[in-house]
Amino acid sequence: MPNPEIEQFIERMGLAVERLSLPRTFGRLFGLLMVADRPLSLAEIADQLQVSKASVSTNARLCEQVGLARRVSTRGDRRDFYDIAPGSFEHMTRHRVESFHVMAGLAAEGLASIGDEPSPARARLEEMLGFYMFMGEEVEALLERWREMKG
Amino acid sequence: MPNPEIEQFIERMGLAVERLSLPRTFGRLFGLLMVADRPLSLAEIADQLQVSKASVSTNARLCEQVGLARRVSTRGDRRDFYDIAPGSFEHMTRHRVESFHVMAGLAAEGLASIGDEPSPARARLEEMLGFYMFMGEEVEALLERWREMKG
DNA sequence: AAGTACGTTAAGTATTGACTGAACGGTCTG
DNA sequence: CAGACCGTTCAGTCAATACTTAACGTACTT
Repeated sequence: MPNPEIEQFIERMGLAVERLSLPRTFGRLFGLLMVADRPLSLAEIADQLQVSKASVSTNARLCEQVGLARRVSTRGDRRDFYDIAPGSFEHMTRHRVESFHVMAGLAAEGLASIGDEPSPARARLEEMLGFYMFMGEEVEALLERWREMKG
Repeated sequence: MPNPEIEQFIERMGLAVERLSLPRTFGRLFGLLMVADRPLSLAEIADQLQVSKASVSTNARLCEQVGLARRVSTRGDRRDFYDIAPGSFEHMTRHRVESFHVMAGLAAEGLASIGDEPSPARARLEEMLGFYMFMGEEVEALLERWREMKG
């Protein structure tokens, strides 16, 4: 980690990811992998990020579970290496799109729980339902378009 | 708050909003206003949500600041009433789109901090930049389309 | 088989952050 | 002017959570 600018990039990534309700170290890990030119071992990551191996272990596994990082292994080496998974951004965004569906489901639930008569509440919930269904579908279409542009 | 289904709707809204790194009470407040057929006073909100007036005051003001709720006043009444602002969902989503710009800016920052030679890191950062620029523009276009559909 | 290297798990700690209770400032009423 | 009402602010409390240290399980090496 010689370059202080890169270090700052990693820190900013940590803060950005923290706003997604994820550990800051998780974001730093992701940032570090982003600017790495080769897969990094767990020990290397712990060293560069100045955190314990336990923390790296937890966050790296989480990172892998959500499809952002990949665990790669090398012949004749017991260590785990990690790098960025292809399409990690789409994956990250796809995950966020799910919240649109959650909101749409919530709106439907709300509609079911109030009376059938026209009311401000009903109108709002209907608009909410329509909006989140629209956004959910359209953003998924966007991701599809992006994938096609790349592939 | 007679209806337990509505109560559950409010709770779910609290949890959903909490994942956006916002106070749970903030989400409950928003949910309550969603199903209210008239503007609610600060005291009413505190009573229905079973939280202190101080908490409602803080969260309601925050809710107003980010454009989700509106403070409405009534002639001859000193109290503050709140209801849902028109276009609150668009506004909420627009705010989330800003994170795309943040990520795009971060990618640009990262590119500036690494060498100019082709490398895996550079390729990833370029893809990141392209992706978030694409998403930022297109999602904004989606919001525009929605607005036109409504207006 | 003992020793070593690696990753995971568990208990303990520290920090962050949201809520409560209480005090305050301001405005209207009697 | 005294008293009540309303909203805000501040200090203190409490809970959630992410990190560290330490112990463990496993597999490879000599």
